[in-house]
Amino acid sequence: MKVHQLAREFGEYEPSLSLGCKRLCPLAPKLHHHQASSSDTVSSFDLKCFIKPESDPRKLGSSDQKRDSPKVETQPGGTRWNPTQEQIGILEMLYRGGMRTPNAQKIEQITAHLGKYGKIEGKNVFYWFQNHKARERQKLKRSSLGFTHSARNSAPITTITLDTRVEIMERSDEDSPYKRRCKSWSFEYLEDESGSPCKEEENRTLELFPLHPEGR
Amino acid sequence: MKVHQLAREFGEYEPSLSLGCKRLCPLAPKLHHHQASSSDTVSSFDLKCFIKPESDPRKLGSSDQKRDSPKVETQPGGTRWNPTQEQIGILEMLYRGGMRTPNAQKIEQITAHLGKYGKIEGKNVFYWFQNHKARERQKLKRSSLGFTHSARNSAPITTITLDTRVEIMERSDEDSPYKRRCKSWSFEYLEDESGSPCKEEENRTLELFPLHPEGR
DNA sequence: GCAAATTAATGATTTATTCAAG
DNA sequence: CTTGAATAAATCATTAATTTGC
Repeated sequence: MKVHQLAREFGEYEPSLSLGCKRLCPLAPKLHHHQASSSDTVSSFDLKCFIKPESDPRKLGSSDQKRDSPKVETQPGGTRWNPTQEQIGILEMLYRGGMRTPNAQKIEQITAHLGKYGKIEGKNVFYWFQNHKARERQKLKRSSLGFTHSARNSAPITTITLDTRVEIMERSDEDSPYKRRCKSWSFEYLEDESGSPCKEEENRTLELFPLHPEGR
Repeated sequence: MKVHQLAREFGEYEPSLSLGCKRLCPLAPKLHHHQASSSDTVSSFDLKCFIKPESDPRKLGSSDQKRDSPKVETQPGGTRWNPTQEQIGILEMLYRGGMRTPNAQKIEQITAHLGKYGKIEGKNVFYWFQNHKARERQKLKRSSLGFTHSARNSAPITTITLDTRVEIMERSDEDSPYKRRCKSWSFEYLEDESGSPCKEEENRTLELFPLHPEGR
């Protein structure tokens, strides 16, 4: 086992232990057709897709040797996304329309649309929903403190109808500290690294969000 | 603002889903390897890269046509990553070597290497570190309950020297409830949706991990 | 000896917190 | 102070172990 090599490639973290785990399963390496993938080159991407290390060129003289990367960078003038009114407006509409945790496809679409109004990336959309949801909840909670009684039973069920089709209840989300929602996501890794990536998807079966918090 | 159109395009949240949580009866046969390997390719990419909605190929009557695969398919099971001994071994080494939250570049590298020992994706590596770190901490905490006194001040600074080059302190991570570490991640959204997928990245300047938490 | 039933591990997501740019 | 970004804690949900009845 080329641990050294491995570690060396990873730069730091030089392990060298004998990874002597308890050899429980006599499993022979199941590498089927698998190892053939472009192992060395960083052609794979997954996880949070395109996550990329923060440059943060400022402080910290990075000991990394890859400093040369010219500019490209995240051209948005500054470092963080600065949403425009249109973008916020659309996002809020979507939120009020019931959207909470859009999946990659949706994020892509949204990003594409919002891109017309200003620079934006998928992560911004993702974070926006995350934060907006969390902060709406906070707000709700805070305001409920000075409102000790009911407001529970017949909480405000804001029914919004968009396009004569969508109806969502605003409440029931902020109420329960922990929402029980079925999982609706799952990552998918594009195995093919040659050329045909991003083919086509077939989403389906997501839930919008728990209509009945189910007690608790 | 064209909410309708927008919503329509996004396939908006129809109030129908509810597809109750999977975890129904314990009787559900385990038919492994259902692996929606068919066409679940994703087209979008960003955020959590390759996230894709769960298709839940299981039940749904016998409408499933993929049942034919008599065996193996994607060897390790089906839906979730099932690490091999080698993979775990290497990951543990890296962990013990001090790695905690590898950045995208590192994850890519690690994934590529571990891919030689079995199917694996970047997200698996990412999650592994997340979970491992969290659970090590848990363990630490639990064990410390029956160990009320010190063990704080001069906590065990396990210095590991690997390959005569790396020296890491095991502690300092489990100690502080919240570690203040520089951000090291950032999503990058692949705007291109036509063909050129995962082109190439230009990572740089990452930190491996906070040697000095910088006193918060 | 199996295979269903149960339990233990742990992979995968979601939610809560925290940090810091503007 | 607002809020984008990031991390950690809490949870959910599978998969493998292990147990149990035949």
